[in-house]
Amino acid sequence: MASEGNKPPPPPEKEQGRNSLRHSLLGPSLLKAGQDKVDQKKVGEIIYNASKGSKFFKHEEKRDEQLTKRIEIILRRKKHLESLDLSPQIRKVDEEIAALEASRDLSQIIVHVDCDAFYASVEELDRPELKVVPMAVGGGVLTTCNYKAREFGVRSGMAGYIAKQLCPQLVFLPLSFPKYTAKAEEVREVLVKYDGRYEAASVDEAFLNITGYLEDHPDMTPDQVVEQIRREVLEHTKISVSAGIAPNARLAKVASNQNKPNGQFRIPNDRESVMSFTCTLPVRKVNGVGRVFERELSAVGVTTWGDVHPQRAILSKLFSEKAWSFLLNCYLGLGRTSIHPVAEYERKSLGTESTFKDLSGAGPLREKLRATAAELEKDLKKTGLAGRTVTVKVKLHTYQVHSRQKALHRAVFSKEDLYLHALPLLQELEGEFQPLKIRLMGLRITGLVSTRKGVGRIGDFFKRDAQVEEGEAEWEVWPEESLDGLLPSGHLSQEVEDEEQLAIEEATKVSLNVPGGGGGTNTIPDQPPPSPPQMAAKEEKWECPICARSLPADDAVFNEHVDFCLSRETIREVVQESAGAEVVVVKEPERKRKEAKARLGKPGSKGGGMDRYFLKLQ
DNA sequence: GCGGATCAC
DNA sequence: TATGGTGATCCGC
Repeated sequence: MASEGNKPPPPPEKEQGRNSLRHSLLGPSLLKAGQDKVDQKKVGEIIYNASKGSKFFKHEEKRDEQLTKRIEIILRRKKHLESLDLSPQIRKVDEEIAALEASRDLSQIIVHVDCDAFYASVEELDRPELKVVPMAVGGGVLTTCNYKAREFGVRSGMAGYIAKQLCPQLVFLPLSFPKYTAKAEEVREVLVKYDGRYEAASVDEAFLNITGYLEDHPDMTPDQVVEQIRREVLEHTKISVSAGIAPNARLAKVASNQNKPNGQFRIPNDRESVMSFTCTLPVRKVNGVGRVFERELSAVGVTTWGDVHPQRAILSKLFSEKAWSFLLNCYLGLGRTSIHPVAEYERKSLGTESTFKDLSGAGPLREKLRATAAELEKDLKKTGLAGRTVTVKVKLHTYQVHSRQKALHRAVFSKEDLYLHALPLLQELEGEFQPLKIRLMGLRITGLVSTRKGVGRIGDFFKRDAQVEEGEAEWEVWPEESLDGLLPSGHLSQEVEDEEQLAIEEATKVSLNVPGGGGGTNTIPDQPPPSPPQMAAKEEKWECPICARSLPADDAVFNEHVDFCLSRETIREVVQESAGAEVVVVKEPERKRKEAKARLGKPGSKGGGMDRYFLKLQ
């Protein structure tokens, strides 16, 4: 077993790279069911021809090239590792494997239930005539489609206009979420009878632990129980579901895809069955392996989980600790065996974003930011949450995505606060990408605290330090923070690295993001160290933070104008929101303004003036 | 803590 | 004419 690398080498990455973009354009659902009748070559041609030349396509090409480069680096590192004596590493890994084996739990029967083409199926219940025609739900990008549509090569995640080219008679339906959630509830009414602590993984998926149910019904096999669940769901809701039965959640999830649609598959609870299943299982079938990771693995010769073991020493050194641990767990067919209600998970962020026709110009961008802030406020109020970190996200017209975030001293939730704290971040982006022309804007808030007293673990946990005040007079801490937000915070300098040389030695460990992976530690928020006020603007003009008008760089004129704007808009809104609280606008002390001016001329963001005011709620 | 990336649904 | 929205995690600074 000590012989590594006896396998024939994988095809050169260049070969794989050539087809990878086309492969990725074909979408992630290629492996899924319903594709047997499709002439994939022809579909690929259509998609390729319909896509090429578009900005989206050009962006995909860029990303693809970038990945190809990254893979070359990985391969170089691999080559280097192959020249070393790895027998100590093999021993180390084998100990790791033994430890994992010792922890293997085959005592539970876990079921993953997955509704077939859920949204499309729900729509078909409303309009049965749609069953026999190709139909898709969603507009610009398809959310899902029925199996009839899949025969044409139409898939979820596909651009609507491309689907139309593949299948001109395709029927498009808009999304109706209330309908889907209502139907999902009906499905869950059945599931809860088999596991009172079932776990809703998404609107149309759930995990059950039926170990207890089986103990109560010793005459039934797991397969029989699941057949009964599926039958009952179908009778009760008219929705067909597929299911996987396995010793853990990871395998159950894979298994539910095996006999889709309207089928089930069991991986028995013994080690041999598990290992022989994973051995030939393509890596991509497992949750957590996406397009990128699949290509990286393929480049180093891993296409099925069985490929991990012969290369275990090299892989353990090639990948990050987390990624390697993931690989090993998948190879061994291990996964979580505890299933619990989703209510027991804590939300960590809340955000909103939207796509629109290309947008640019200070005024329109601010208008959009206001609207986005209002949208987020709505959701925050609904969930009774506020948060300490604000993130602004934009997608440029080129499809490049960028974000800027800022941790605040206290939690915020009102659209005014959101806007005021997000604006400097937007200004940063405006400075960096001139002129800022975007097709998407998003606002997200993290570091959540509950605004509802007495309920919710988050609120209880943070109560002492960070719970938002309710109706309590408080100085807004906006100005200092705004100043921080405006500056290109030190490490923005993009040093172009000589990747040729840094490549092999430096740890370019391959990364991994698996859902439900390691845990971040929650720390009680405290005051960040004070940072010196700065401004980043080199324009002769100053920009009004409220209406975005360009103003002469003159204190008196500028202040007067902003005063006017503030009294006109912000104050009115703040007053409305805080029900009678009086708002006083206070000029910032002269000293700070001088400090700020001293920093003028730094390249990057422009604008600024926002930071000259305190808002005080009384 | 920040920003970019990846992933799932 | 022209490719989504929400939330999470990981990595390397």
